Amino acid sequence: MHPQLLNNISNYIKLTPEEKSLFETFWTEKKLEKGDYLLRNGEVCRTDNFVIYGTLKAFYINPIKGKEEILYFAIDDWWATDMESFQKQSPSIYNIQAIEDTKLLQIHFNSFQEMLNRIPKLERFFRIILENYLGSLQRRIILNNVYNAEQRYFDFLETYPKIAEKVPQYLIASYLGVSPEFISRIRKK
Amino acid sequence: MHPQLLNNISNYIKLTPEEKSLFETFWTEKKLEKGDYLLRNGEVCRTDNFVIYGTLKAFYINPIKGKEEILYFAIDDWWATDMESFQKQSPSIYNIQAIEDTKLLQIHFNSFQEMLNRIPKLERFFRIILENYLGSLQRRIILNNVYNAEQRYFDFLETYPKIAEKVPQYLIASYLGVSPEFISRIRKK
DNA sequence: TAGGTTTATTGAACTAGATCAATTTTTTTG
DNA sequence: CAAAAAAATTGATCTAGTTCAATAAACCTA
Repeated sequence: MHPQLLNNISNYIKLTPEEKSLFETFWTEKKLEKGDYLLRNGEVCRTDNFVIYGTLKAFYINPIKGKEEILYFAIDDWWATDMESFQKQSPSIYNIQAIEDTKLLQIHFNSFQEMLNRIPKLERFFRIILENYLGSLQRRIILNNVYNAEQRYFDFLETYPKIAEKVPQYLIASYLGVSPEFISRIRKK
Repeated sequence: MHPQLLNNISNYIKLTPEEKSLFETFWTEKKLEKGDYLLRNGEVCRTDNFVIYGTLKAFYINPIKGKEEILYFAIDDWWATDMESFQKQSPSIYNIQAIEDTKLLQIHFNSFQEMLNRIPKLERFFRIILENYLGSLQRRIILNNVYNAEQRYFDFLETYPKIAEKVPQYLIASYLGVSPEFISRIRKK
């Protein structure tokens, strides 16, 4: 298995060599081509997905205007999973799609449960992941209320420089809840 | 100990009578009067707080305008904790304050860790709590982008009728990222 | 129950950002 | 490398929601 996920985990918890080998048995690699869907609105998110390389977008289809609204991007070392749908095994309200060729590590829901039973230390890791994500969502809600479009755009560039590099401007606009034209005008300055 | 938290937990996991008594030893009750702060921006959130009754607001002070921006409300059976600050024992970026007389169940960070070690089943409960909160934050980000102020206001009334009843309109406006005057105009119709 | 404080309403003027439509630039692909 | 497709820019017009200031209700509290 690609070592990237274990490297990532080792930032938070220490696993024994035995635990590491056991851990690896639960995961499989998967490649997505640009445009491939990992999850569609209405489906249950059956796997937890860790990005080795590539970029994905999670988006919600606005039922009123038919436009897509970006919920988040996932790049190397991030997760591309509807955690709510995965944990409850209930239908997802959004879509996840590769916006460039992407490689993932995947684990199915049942394997995930078994893995946690066999390696209870991992509970801690996954709680930390959830908490980090939660913190970033809270921060985002605050920024959305406090800052105007320009400030949010520059904050995005600072906070996620790698994403800004990879992802087209009009998707960043959608993530920020701003029209692409307005982002263009901000940049003109 | 007030049975409300154990009742709440029993919706998600089953504890033995022994586990329940052990559980109770970790928690203490605390009363807050209207206006009391539970947490101030810059402090570490040292306790996890479950609301037995009352209402609190979590808010961020907008450094530009000096205004407060509501992040969330907590009422009976909810948690009033900066989970990020609590789990990392790092300074919080926001404030939590009682907006009416409130009673809490509290557990300190170290006790929380010990409790999880002694009753590992609880890991599951707290993960579910995190996931639920996460789902509601995601939903909120989507709604903010997709719906206009009027739709968001009516969605709030539907989703959180009990909060809408208890909390003044201008705080709901802030939660929704809208001016209080505009909420008033929406209601006029 | 009056007086103070907090909350809500209303009107008028203003603006951040949206929308629409056309054009240009960049990227992709056969 | 040419043509097509995708992404970005620009200008003109429009509007959802803000701001400010004044007034009116509602609600504490002594």
